[in-house]
Amino acid sequence: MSTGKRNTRQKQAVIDALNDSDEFRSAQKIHLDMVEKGEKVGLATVYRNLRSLAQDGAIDMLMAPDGESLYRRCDLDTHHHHLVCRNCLRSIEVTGSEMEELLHALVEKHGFTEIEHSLEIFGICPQCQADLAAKE
Amino acid sequence: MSTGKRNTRQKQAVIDALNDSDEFRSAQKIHLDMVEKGEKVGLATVYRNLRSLAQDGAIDMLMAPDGESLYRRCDLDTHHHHLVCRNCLRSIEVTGSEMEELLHALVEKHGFTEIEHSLEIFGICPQCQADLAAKE
DNA sequence: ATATGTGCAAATGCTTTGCAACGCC
DNA sequence: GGCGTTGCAAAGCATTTGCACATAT
Repeated sequence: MSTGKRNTRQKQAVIDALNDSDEFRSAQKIHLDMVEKGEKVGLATVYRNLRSLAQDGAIDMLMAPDGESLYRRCDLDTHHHHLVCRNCLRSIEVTGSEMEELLHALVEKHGFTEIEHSLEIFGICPQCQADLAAKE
Repeated sequence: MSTGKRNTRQKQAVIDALNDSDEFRSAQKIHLDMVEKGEKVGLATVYRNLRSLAQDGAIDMLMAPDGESLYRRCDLDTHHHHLVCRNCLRSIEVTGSEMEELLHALVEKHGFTEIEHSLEIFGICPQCQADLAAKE
């Protein structure tokens, strides 16, 4: 009863896989994890289910800097910096520090709809800094 | 003297093309605009130059929801919502409203490096809402 | 029974790369 | 002249799609 109309083994397996981890993972990684867990699911099916789950807002999805889509269970809204029209790509600059509070008012003021905010910070965590340094 | 070591006609053409607009554009769109303007440049060259310019921080680059890279002249830093390691994809949640001011402190606290923040809001602008409605 | 979901493989679309030709410095 | 840069076409990747088959309800 989450996304599609029917409950299939594959769909449940995708949901289960999402519940197996708190981290953002790519569709490919999730599929790989499922296969390694013994699930028999097609990659396309994983893509299709993740897509519809994300569309339903049932799971979080964000875009990695390299353009890969990453998925994770749960959902929380956020914000961004540029106000960009998804259709024409024209953008309106958002100043900065007052953004959090003004986000809603701003969006309303500009009359944008179908807002999609996602604020992520990408960087290298301490653990990886060490790991990467060790490999040098 | 911006990115590479040599000043070529093509490299300058890409920079000029970027200065022709304030909007975020995909590499393909920028290349198309250049060709229509009469420039003779290969698509790969446009990709290569945009890439290195972005890497040098000479231009802004952001990822569209569909995974396309968008470029624009100038640069301004911003922020996000999830603190995600670019290497292992592990993430740390950022609460929300106090983010702006706490971003710097937070990043420092978690010891992340090579931070890349980009906060954009995607939606449909009023103009496009009208256009799209008219097409129905 | 029948519409929906799945699997596979082919197709897409953006981006990168190999390599020879080219042209700054 | 030498090395960075370009062009073109081929390769790469993540993701989507067409279509026949399987299956929830």
